[in-house]
Amino acid sequence: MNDMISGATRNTRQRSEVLALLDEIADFRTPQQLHALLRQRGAQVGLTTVYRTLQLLQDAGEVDATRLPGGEQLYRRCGASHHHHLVCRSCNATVEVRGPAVERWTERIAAEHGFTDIGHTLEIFGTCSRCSR
Amino acid sequence: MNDMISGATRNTRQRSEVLALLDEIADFRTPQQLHALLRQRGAQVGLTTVYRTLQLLQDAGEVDATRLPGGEQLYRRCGASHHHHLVCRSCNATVEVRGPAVERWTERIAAEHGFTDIGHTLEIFGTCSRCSR
DNA sequence: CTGCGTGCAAATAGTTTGCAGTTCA
DNA sequence: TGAACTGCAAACTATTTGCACGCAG
Repeated sequence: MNDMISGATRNTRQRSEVLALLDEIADFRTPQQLHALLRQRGAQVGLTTVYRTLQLLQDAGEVDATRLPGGEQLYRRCGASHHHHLVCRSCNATVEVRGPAVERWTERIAAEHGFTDIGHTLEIFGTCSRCSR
Repeated sequence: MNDMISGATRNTRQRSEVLALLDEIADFRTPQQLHALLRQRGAQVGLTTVYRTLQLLQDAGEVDATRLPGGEQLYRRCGASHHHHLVCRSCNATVEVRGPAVERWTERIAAEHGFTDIGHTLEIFGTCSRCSR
């Protein structure tokens, strides 16, 4: 029964819809994509509200945020385990990869330089076997 | 004598000014900042030209590009070898880090999935010691 | 000469904000 | 009831593009 965002926030239909969608997807999407998906499924939510809700969720630590090489924001429900993507340059096929070693490496490097509150982005690009033939 | 960008490019005053500034600075700046600096020193260069020149330089491998968590592009005259960045979320201080282990790891993972022609992006964000106080 | 380069102005793209009306607690 | 929320439209920011003119080679 707890669809709510923790804190002094109100439990509105719109927010529930955004959260429900994020739970279903579990993968990175732009606010615009999320908004489009919501409309497709008939949910009546404004783009502005999607942005504001994602902002709230991020502040509350409920979602992860990254950025595309092109600069757009990407959000994803977090809590599910952290992973990265291996993406094909020509067909966009995506493989999820996990790299505990890399996570540890980034933590260590950052700590060595006195940085705290560490996060990172890692994307791998290549040509998949089907496309390289 | 070789202020020029390699390739079929022309050696104009504007391009020389941009390159000269980049050489002086050696640290990450946004196109807007670079443009402002050029005007301050009396160089007559349009913002458009700064953007276009940076694009060219990036294609030519003469500059490094990253992105602020806020989304803006950052450019810097580039050191040759491949490296990644550890960037402070609040003051944008940047540390170059090298990670042979990560390079190898990405190669291996990608190869395991049948991908070829591999490249990757890795950025580490955190709060530097000065800002976390 | 010839066409790449330049810079203004206008167009884009993504995101944020003002504000009047709506809704949850 | 009343503060928080919503959504439209307009504002904003960073970046790109159209186009007429200018300059390098």
